[in-house]
Amino acid sequence: MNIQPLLDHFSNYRTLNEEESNDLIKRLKERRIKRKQFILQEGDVCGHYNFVLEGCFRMYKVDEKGNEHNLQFAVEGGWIADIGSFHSEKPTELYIEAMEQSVILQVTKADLLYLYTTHTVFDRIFRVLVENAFINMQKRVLQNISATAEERYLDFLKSYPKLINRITNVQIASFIGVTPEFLSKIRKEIVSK
Amino acid sequence: MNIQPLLDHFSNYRTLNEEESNDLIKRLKERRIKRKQFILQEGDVCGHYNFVLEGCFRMYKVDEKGNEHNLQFAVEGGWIADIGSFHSEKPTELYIEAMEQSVILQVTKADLLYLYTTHTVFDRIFRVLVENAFINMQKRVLQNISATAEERYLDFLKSYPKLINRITNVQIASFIGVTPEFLSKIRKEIVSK
DNA sequence: TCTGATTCTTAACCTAGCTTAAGACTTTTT
DNA sequence: AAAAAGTCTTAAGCTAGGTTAAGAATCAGA
Repeated sequence: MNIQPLLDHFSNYRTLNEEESNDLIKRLKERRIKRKQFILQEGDVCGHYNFVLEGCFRMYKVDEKGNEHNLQFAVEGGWIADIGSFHSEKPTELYIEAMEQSVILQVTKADLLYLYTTHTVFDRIFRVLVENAFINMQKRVLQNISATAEERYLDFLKSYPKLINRITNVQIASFIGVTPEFLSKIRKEIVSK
Repeated sequence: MNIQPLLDHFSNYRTLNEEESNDLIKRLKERRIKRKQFILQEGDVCGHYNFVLEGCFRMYKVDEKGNEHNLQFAVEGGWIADIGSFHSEKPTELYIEAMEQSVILQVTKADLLYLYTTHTVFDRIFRVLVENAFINMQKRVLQNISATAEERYLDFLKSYPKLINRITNVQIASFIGVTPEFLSKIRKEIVSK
């Protein structure tokens, strides 16, 4: 099991001592996920935090009309989970789907709570991780209520440069909240400027 | 200084022992804020987390056209701050304004970091607080990209029943991302149903 | 208690972004 | 290697929501 990327990721916040990292390793499970496979589907309770070692995921909602709305992407070094469902243990409305052949490290709620309680360093690390996720989400809300679709698209290109060659425009459109047809129009206008 | 509401608030997550709460109290500052007074303005670095003892605040952005966009409200028992600016120490784009005569407890970044480091219980409490804030913000993003203005308005009424008689429709419109004129139209349609 | 400011509503007109449809192209699956 | 599925684009017509303006009602401050 390749845990080094996760230790490196944590070391951005706090370096783990041997006991902490051994205890962490014991509670992680590596899983290989095929393209188009789901690690969470509507109605499930989200049972794991997932750390991406390889590959690419999206988390989305399907509305009553059957339209998909992308909430989050995750690639190598990122986390993905429905934190709401994970903590409330209520069924999720969301899907998490692998967009590429992927490898993840999973930790269950019981194990995560054990880690929080046993080693306070994990409270610290996850406090900071969630703070950063919150700051991003807040910025996105602000943008959704104040910026045009073109501005949202340009900001997406700037914010996620590594994703652009890895996902389709359909996925980007769904993330910024427009139809693929309208995104196509936006892209045409940008080029002609 | 009336610190009891804050201790009660924390006790939802973890009860503080005497040393922890004494150390906390020493680092809090009570402030009285007049209606229409700002505790944060564009260009400032957000230097405090603010806990509301009495009154009501809104945090908003002003766009290039001069339109205001409400990101968050806070009443008794709630927190308000630009967490992004607070942590990065970069100038904020946001304003935090008292909508009523208010009383808050403030903690500076240096004091909060001291508390995190000295008493790990604060890492725990704020991890959970920020998790909950993140879950709300994520729900709001989802709604912005998938729901109509009417759905957003009805959800606002359901989610913030205590705010409705305390703030104007102008403020609600700005929060859900529509003009006051259009909100007025929505309200008319709802009544006629 | 008065006055100016803000709120709420209505209405006419405007526009950003959606819908439907269709064709060319690329990618995936078999 | 062929078939099927998905992607990207264009275009015509439509609709949710914005803009401007104006009047009545309410509220806040002096």
